[in-house]
Amino acid sequence: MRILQLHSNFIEYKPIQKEISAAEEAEKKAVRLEEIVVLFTAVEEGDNIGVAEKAVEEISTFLKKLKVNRILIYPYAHLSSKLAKPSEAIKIVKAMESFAKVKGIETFRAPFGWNKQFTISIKGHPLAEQSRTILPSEIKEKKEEKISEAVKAEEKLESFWYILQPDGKMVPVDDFDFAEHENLEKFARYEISKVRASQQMPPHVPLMKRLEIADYESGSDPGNIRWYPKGRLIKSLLEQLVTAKMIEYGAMEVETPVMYDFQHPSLADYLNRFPARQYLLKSEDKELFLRFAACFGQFLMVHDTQFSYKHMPLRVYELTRYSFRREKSGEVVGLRRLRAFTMPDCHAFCTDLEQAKNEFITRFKLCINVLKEIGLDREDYEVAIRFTKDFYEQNKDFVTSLAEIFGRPVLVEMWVEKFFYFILKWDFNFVDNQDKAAALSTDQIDVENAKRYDITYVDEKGEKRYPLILHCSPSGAIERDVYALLEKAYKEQQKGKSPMLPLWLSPTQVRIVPMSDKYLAEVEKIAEAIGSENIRVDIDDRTLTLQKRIREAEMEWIPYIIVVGQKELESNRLPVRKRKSGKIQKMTLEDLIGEIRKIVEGKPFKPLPIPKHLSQRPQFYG
RNA sequence: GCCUCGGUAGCUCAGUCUGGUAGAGCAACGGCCUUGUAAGCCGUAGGUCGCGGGAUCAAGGCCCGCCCGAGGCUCCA
Repeated sequence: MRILQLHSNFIEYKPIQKEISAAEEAEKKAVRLEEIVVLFTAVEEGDNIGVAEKAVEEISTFLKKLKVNRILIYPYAHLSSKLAKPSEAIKIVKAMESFAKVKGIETFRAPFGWNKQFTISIKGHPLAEQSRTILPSEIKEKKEEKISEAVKAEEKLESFWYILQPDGKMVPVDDFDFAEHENLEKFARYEISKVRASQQMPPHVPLMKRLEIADYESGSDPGNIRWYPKGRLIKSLLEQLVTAKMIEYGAMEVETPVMYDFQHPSLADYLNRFPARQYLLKSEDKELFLRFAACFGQFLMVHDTQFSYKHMPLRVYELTRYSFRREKSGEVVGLRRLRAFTMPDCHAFCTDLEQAKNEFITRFKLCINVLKEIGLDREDYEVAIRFTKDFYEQNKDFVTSLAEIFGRPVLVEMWVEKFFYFILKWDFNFVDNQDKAAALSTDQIDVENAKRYDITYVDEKGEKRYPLILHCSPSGAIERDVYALLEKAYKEQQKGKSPMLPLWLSPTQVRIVPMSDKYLAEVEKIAEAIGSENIRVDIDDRTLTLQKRIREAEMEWIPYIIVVGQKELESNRLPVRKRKSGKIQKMTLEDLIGEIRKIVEGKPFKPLPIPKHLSQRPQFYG
């Protein structure tokens, strides 16, 4: 930072015209200030808040010598040839202003980004004219991080916690009897006191590796995951299911860019209201960030969209592959918390609070259904509802109706003030084997962003109005759904049951094990018959013992295993080893196909993405 | 991000304390076995001991820095 510091009798300046698009708003009016120290200031590349503070510190010492306590911060680019970006410079200039005010200095500031004309009269004493250069200190620069205002605000956030019962009674968490709500207690403790018992690795991590679903990729950044064919299949099916449900609900699927310009005015402002850390990207002279949700793209799109109350609620949906959040390294674990993840994100633009509330209920039910279809029942997760005190007091019945629909007590977090851009949100939380909670589905009522992005609709009277925006992820991150399914399977195993994935997600649904290669040709025909019914079937044609092949099929969590030998070919009845019951049941081929078709009815299907014959199959892990 | 622990064959791990020739099981590959519902037998091959630097005659082991993972702290819109 370079400052030309002039002790003046007076300065008179007048903004003439905006020089850059990022310029501040200002009146084209002459300003005259007397007996003042004028600071012509150029913010240079690499300057940060620390520099602003240091500058004010130095100036303040100097002001005392001069016995003056008035300054004018006058943005003046011509002092440096390596200027900071305007958006950065304006922040630092503003920071200087507030630091100075805090120090009790009477502070004025000329608008940033304007051509200004000025007249100045400088005192003649030896200290009247000074030039100073302030550089960022090395250590501070390294530690300095782009943390949004929301992240900082959150640190100061004060919450009050309750349990809301389906009958509408709200009990402070400490007074609630958790006897029959063990998971809710774990979730509440996790949210509030952050106590956790676990000493073990998250069980889904060895599982995701051993089942050849996914693995860490050390060649990338932490939290960027590698998906093997079976994992890709599972993830892809989940993506298809969620998308199908959203289209059925009436959402319009779109696709938007993964990276955005840091300088864009709406975006920069929004970044500061969203508590997430970003990946930054430099491309030529542009600074970009990777999206952490679909909000940006959808809002920019809807900003340019013509719509009226007749089209509302207007529902826009995108499956973001990926969304990026640079979570703190200590937080990134397995598939629970990633830095790059696939998130379905659906916004509904609503005319007023009444419509928003109706839509909110529709989506609440929709999300319960989406999780159920995925394989997560109501018993598998806990609900949190979070709101401002004002909202609750004006909408008690509405809030209660959510708990009523869910049918079990829910955790409530109440804020005295609005810290975020929303007034109400809920989230469904999976409690895992380490007693840690992870949010899946969520929805919120946003009261700020329509204005920020200048999104308007036309009402009955033909007037432009700002809609309310609902932000919903119907399933939460897809990776997190896989995490929840694996953790759920592990829980089942702890209870003595055979762990498994839902049938529609099992990579191999039916495995046929021929007694020996004599029966291969016949087995191919059976596999053909099953496969033609959109059932994923494979054949263990390896020359291993039968027992070994059964064991491996069981370890792969295959739902149906059929051994075929002489007897089967003669009898026409297949001994089907069912994982779910743990029993071998004799069935005809038609019965087996019928049973599977019934269980997976209405679910997406994709063929097996690996060789049908196990002898042809590579091993990705272990 | 901080503290603690860990990283040795594709996988799971021993060896590190006390420096002195790189180990096992599983998997892979070759062969035998042609099997009746959760591990058949024999053999072969497989290693920059996470990466970089240092002290030492000598480092997987000791010291320093970094990367990756786990637990805790913090955080989780």
